[in-house]
Amino acid sequence: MTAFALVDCNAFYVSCERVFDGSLRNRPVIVLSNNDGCAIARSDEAKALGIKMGDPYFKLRDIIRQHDIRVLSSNYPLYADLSRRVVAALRGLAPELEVYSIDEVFVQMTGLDRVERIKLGHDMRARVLRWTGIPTCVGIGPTKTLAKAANRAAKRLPECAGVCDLGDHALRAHILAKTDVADIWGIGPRLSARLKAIGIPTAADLARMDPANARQMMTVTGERIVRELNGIACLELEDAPPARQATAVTRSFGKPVTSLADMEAAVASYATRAAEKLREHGQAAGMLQVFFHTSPWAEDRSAACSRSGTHSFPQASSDTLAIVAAATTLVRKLFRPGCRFTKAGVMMLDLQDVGGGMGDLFTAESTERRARLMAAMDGVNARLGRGTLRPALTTRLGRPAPARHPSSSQASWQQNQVMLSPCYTTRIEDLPVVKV
DNA sequence: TCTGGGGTCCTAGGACCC
DNA sequence: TCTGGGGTCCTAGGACCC
Repeated sequence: MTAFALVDCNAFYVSCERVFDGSLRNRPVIVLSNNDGCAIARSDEAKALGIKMGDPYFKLRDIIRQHDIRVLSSNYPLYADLSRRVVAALRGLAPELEVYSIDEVFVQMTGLDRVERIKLGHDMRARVLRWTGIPTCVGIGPTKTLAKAANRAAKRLPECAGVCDLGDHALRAHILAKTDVADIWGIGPRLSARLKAIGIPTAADLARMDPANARQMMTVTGERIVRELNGIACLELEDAPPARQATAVTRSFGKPVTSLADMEAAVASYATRAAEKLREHGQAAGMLQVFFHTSPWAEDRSAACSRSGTHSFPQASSDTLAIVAAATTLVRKLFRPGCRFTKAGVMMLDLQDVGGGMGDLFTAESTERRARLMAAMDGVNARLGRGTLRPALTTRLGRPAPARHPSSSQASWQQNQVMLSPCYTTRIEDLPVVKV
């Protein structure tokens, strides 16, 4: 019989901020998405006030003032660093694990009996809390889908003390009967609405669905969910994550972009970051896609504009200069004056591993020189901060473009991050100071 | 006025081939 | 008048995840 545990950090981003700022404890706190757009992490106190995942910030202004809610911009370098520390804390207790997301880890528990599983669950919670200050809950079940459901129960039921094991059939039936079908892993808003319409409102009802019907309605992924809810494992622990198939850098603008020059500058900066990400993963891209569009929320749909285009590289590339050149060429081709663009992105597709480095015979020398240039750029930027060295934009004549922004950090398209906390663990000047 | 970013998988349908 | 069948590849779109 298989068994999996899911260790999930409680309100992860809020918990990360609380580790370093004690004034955030025991009070409502929310963390906003990029561009300070909407709430993506809420403390228990904020959840109790009715703030939902994804609520737009501008609609929360009143409730924030009324209840003195603390609001923070998201600080990904901090969260990524604490996430690594959480995994390191778990690894000693549970060597077979899968890092599923920034705040979730699946752990292999096959072979342990119920008492051993629950003890390991409590040990993992205690160690992560002691080593990192991050509170977690542990859900355990014979399949990943049931471990997910168990985790949800562990978070909600005080009698679980943070650990819930759904190996027991009676307990499982009881919990699933009380679980909304929309709260099952893999059932989103669309599918849950359709399921409820045909008389399947709870997870227990979904578990009783005929797998063939589930497949017809929800493709093979739906059939898998039904089987997993019945304790038949269809998903394995993926301890070695497969190579990425695509990587993207996309951003909403701080203010709408209406000029070609601003769009070029924004897309060039995303392309620069995308190329860095490729090199970090030892990959090169065969194709690049650039897109930008106006606000999907605007009332006047006649002003809507969405543009995208692709460029194929003759040889897969992770070269910043080549990628920025291709991206800005696409921008010039796709741009439409008169539109208020609110978001743009660069996607790297058709990715290939370049670890072995199979250079083509005739360009080997120049690609080798380019690779050394990229390595030097990455080294400087790692030491002195992202964006210290970046390509200058050129005009169509190939000359450097005149500087338009006195300081690039002032560009209007750049994102709002008004309430950013310090990078306590990843920037030397942001280290907390202890006074004794 | 103001609504994130970065991924995955699955399927249908069209283009193309022999 | 009557005009096949089966395979692959690619893309777009839809759904989901955190």
